[in-house]
Amino acid sequence: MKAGRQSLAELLERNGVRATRRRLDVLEELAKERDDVTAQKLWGRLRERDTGAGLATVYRTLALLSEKGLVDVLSHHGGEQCYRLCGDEHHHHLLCERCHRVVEIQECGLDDWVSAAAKRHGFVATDHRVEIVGLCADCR
Amino acid sequence: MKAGRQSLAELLERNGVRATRRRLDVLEELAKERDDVTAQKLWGRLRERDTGAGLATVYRTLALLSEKGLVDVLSHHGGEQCYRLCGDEHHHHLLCERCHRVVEIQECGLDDWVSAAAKRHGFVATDHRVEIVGLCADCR
DNA sequence: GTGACAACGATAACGGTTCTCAGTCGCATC
DNA sequence: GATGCGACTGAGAACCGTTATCGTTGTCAC
Repeated sequence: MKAGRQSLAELLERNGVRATRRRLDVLEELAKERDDVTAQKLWGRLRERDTGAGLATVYRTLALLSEKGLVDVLSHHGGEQCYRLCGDEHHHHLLCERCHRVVEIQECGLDDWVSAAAKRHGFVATDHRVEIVGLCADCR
Repeated sequence: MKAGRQSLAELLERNGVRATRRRLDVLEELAKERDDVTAQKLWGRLRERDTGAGLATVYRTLALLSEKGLVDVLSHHGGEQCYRLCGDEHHHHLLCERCHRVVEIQECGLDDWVSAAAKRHGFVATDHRVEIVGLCADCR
């Protein structure tokens, strides 16, 4: 998880994004977060570190990263969006209702269930999202 | 689906909510919607009908109804919340990416999968949400 | 070094939602 | 029906997360 600045830069380049200093700052800060963060919080952290990153840049960078599929955007706080660095394969989320910890579930295996459920209502499924809410090992 | 005002009033009372004129207006308008609506749109409809409902009341009523589990709150439009009158049993949503139609899936049957997935990461699942995105019969 | 263009920071603008407060309604009681 | 009281409501201001604007700065090819 302690991805060096170099490898983060490569990650960006690989996705056709210019690896500027600001983008690396944002990405690096994001990589430090175990859970999801709001744009505002992330900006706060960057200010603490005396990174002169502007709020607009944080939003721009997050939008760019999510467009490239490098970050997940979750909106369970009602209105406020949360961002999280994620793997780029299909996955779901497990989230702790007490401490708000977020864990990725890589194994899906729901494709059959999904397409069957969709078919039953005349739909053709193209994607699906699953969110499991519960208590993590530390909180239960 | 054409629930009469009387039965809507009973629905409210049954949930410990006073059935005022305004709340019935909102609920009635919500019952007419096939899909999910934003609070703003709903307010617009109510104004067209010359119902003098204020925007604040629409928000208050929607918050109340969602708290009582009578409406689902979906937030897939990024920031803007969508409301939808729903059955009060556990269910999931199927949504059309073209026309934004929303259909409830009553049959879940994922409980085993959910608790297994949660257990694998040390979690205990208390709830889960599934959203299937695809194309409905009319759009595909 | 120079030019072209992408990225950036500060801040204003925007838009959905919530708060405030004075007025009104619903209902129990007489 | 009149009265009283607390819950509810409407109008609009305030709030706050996000996006747009614009002048400046950084990046890269030449």
